[in-house]
Amino acid sequence: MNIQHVILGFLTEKPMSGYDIKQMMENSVAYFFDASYGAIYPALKRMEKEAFIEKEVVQQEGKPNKNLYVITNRGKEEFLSYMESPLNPTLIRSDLLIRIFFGRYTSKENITSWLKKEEQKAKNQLEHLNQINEKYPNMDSFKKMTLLYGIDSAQFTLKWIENELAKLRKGDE
Amino acid sequence: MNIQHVILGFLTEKPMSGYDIKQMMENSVAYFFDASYGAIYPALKRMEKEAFIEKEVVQQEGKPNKNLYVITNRGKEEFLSYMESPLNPTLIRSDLLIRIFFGRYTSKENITSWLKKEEQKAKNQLEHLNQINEKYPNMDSFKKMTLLYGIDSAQFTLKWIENELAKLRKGDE
DNA sequence: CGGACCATGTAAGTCGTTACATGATTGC
DNA sequence: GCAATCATGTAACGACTTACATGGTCCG
Repeated sequence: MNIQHVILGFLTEKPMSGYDIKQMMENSVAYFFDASYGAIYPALKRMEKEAFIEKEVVQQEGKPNKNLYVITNRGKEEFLSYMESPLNPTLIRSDLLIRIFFGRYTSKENITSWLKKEEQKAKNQLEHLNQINEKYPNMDSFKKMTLLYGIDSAQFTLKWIENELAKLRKGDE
Repeated sequence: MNIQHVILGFLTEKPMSGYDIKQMMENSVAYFFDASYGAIYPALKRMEKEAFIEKEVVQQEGKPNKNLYVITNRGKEEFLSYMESPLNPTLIRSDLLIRIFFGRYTSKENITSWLKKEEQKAKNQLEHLNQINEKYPNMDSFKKMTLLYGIDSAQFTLKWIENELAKLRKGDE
């Protein structure tokens, strides 16, 4: 899986611009797949060359022009073929856990502050996902499935952090 | 954070070879930080040039020679400075969740098989971490903290998968 | 005798990030 | 007037992964 497949997935649902795609990702898959504009725009160009998608320039009032991309039949085939290809393993890279792993080489204050930062992030994440859940009640069952995973895992993370923070405070007594 | 910092962390604890480092990672941080030999060996060379580490060739009987790397004071400083630097966000890239997100474009059989594969992985992971936990009772509290996180999160994943598999089976009735 | 483990390394290619560059409009 | 939002794009660089290359020992 790479960014091309994810973009093709979104364009299968409806035509979008690079900007739209980025917004869409932020509101849906960002917590398990993230991409920057520097990755999205070149990918769209590549895919246009390969005839997976077609560009349509849309004039807008009071806003810059927009490059709307429409998926072609070739693009749909490519996407469906990805959906049949072997599953790739999940990639995780956590600076927080690496630092805790080597925690004896730093101060308790540092560890506490890292945990608190992560706690805040998890809280924001949870709030964000709950809002999405309320705002779009007609999501299909698969999108709902990943959304609920996001909510549950944010809650799991939150509980873990709170528990560890409590342990660290106990160690101070 | 990059591979250099993680290697310096391990070498702070004791001298090791590239091969040792890879084994060590597999038994400790692999579920939140992974690295291939193709990343480890070049990193060791770079760090030797930068005088963060020093090489010591060790003759072995019945085994190939080993390049044991020892951390220098400069290397220790570099590592400690990393431990004081701003925390980087966690990176997650899940092919499974992307495919479920776009699940309406594939078959239930596919989704079920992906979930079962992931279930098996989580079970193996859980068993592996439990073995590590029993095998090394004298881990410092920080290493134990990350290990228990690994165990808890594997259990969380497992429960989620089992729940989703049950839902999919219900949908068949 | 074959597979697993021990052990090191390189080269080509992939895939991405960050920073830079530009510029209009809307709302406070 | 300033920040945020809308909108697109490139260039330099970083940081890997995969595949290739090599070869010895141990165990069943």
